[in-house]
Amino acid sequence: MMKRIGIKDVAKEAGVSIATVSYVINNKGGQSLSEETKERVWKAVNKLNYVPNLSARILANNKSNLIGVVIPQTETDKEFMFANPFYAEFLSSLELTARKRGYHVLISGANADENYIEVAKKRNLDGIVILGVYPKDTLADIQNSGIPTVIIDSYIKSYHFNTVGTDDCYAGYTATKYLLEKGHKKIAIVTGSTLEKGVNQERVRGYQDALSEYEIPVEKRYICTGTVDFEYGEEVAENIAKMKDEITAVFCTADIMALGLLKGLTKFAIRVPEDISIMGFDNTFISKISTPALTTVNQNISIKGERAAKMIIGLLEEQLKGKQDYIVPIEIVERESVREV
Amino acid sequence: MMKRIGIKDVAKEAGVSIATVSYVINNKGGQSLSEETKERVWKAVNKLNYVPNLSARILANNKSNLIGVVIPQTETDKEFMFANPFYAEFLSSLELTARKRGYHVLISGANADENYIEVAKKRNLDGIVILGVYPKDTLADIQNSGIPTVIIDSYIKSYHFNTVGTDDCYAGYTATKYLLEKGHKKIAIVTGSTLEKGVNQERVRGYQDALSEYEIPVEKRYICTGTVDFEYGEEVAENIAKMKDEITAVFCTADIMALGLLKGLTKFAIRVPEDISIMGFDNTFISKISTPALTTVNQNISIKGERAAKMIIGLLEEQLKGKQDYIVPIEIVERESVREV
DNA sequence: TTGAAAGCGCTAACAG
DNA sequence: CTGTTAGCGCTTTCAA
Repeated sequence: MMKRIGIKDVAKEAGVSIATVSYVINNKGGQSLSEETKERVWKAVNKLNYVPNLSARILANNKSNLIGVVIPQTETDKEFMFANPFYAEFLSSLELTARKRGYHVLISGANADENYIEVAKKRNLDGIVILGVYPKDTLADIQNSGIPTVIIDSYIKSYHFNTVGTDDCYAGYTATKYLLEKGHKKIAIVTGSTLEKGVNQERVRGYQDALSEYEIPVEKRYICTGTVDFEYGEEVAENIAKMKDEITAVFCTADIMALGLLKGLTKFAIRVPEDISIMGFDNTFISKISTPALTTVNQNISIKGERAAKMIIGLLEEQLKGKQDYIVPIEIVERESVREV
Repeated sequence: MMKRIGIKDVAKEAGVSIATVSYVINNKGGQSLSEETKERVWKAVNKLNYVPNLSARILANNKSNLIGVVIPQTETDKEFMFANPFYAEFLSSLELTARKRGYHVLISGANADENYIEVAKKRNLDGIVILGVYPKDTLADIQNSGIPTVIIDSYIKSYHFNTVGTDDCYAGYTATKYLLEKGHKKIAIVTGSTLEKGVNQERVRGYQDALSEYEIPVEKRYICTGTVDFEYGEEVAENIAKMKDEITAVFCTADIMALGLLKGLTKFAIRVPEDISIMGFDNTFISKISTPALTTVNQNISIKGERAAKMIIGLLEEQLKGKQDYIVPIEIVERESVREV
């Protein structure tokens, strides 16, 4: 392992000053260099296999080309919720977009007790992308840090944060309407906590809107609320089973719950979609691999990741002023879990 | 957004020199400080809300506390294979372990055409964790860089790389033996390419070993080889269906293929496990959420991530010499897809 | 068109 | 026990 070679070595090799090397490497508009010098420098760079040391660069420029992504943890000191395919897909797409534009991605689970701003400052993060919901003051801290931030899928009211998200109310409406159009009249909904303003609440609103549009009364007992996970879906099957003679379809506001329900229903010998139709939400890959495959609403997670990256980079490079928001379009993807009645 | 405060400000506030501030902050063994000074400095740190600038620290120390994780991409310029739950789970666990020890994690898809070493040098990565298989010279480059590296689940022969992995041969043996003990005699195997030395080849070897132990001849046509994905599992169902009167079980060397098979078999009205038993491999969360839930071999991905982090950090902090290898234990997890015959 | 030199914020000899 | 100071590798102003 030889000594790390630096700009100085390149300068020596090329017979120019280090300043000159820096100029040609960065090729800033302002500088004029002779073709000959440029060539000599590049030759030296390649010969020596020079790679700039970003830490030094960051120090001098106060620009890190690093984007931090904050991913929620279920509990302090637990692994973050990467297992959730949503995050994986989102991150994957974000990273690719960022890398193509010359940025790297620093991931971090968000320990409730550790404030992320510290990480952000330490690492000179240029921008931050935030997934999940956090206490108000955490967000206030982030806002105060002055680091450009985009938050994903959040309904917090703020004039300062840029956002990318889904119109969940519309999505819920669309999903429900789809079922309605397939001839379903009695439709249950299985969802997560709707206490706080958030995606679940919005999706339920959309569900209600669609029903109203069809002049179907919203039955309270058709609304099942629990935690957004497989287990709850499995558990709620019992309720659904009890109502199996009235309802013909259920809209789950997350694919993972839909899969749980699918499994739970087998215990009651209820077939999907023959006896009951199930509609999911997310279109993560698990909806493809289930049997029957899930008809679901595609929230275009990849696009979300891409837009998040582009938005943050736009914020950084184009000095865009003013709040930006982007709503990713949704669409129904038809597979096998819904039938026409 | 006020001016970023630095060590100098803290020094002024505390009425000491910047060196002193550095000493108390880093609290190195060698330095002796008076209690009073320490306290004054900390007070100033808190008052000013000082956060050290790691870029400067890295520059001075040549130590970044950053671990790079290289994740394979399916194709150049495509998103990396994060969608694969294996990576998500692994990374999640690695990140948590690293963070607890004061390291951050930089993820990067590995663009075949971009050499990762450049990223590693640029960012002064302290260590590298590599997932997936890469061309020999990529690995040679990494080795030459002198950066401590651990590679995951690789059977490349090298006296230089540290590894964490699974004893896939033993795992394949164990899985097959489990089926044998359940009374299955004719067992097919569905696996990925076994051309190169790799996990699939090893798992198949284990399968053969188990069969031999039971003095059951290995039937060539029971070995189905394809790509490790859902689609292949679905596709291979046709072959399996043809053999449905001879075989009673099939061992899939990845859960995702098992799920594909599960789905494919429904077309032929073959029930699992009533007609055919299916055994998976991986125990990623998808094996839990399928219907029927998959009996599979748990390769303890979380532990793998944790060990990878610990190994790399050990390498960094304890100057451990010599190659290290760690084999993560495996175990069968019994669920619903295998029945006794 | 190029180069000298002053930082960027921090660490670690070395001196006191 | 504490402070002075010389770097770490790079950028950029200013001068030549």
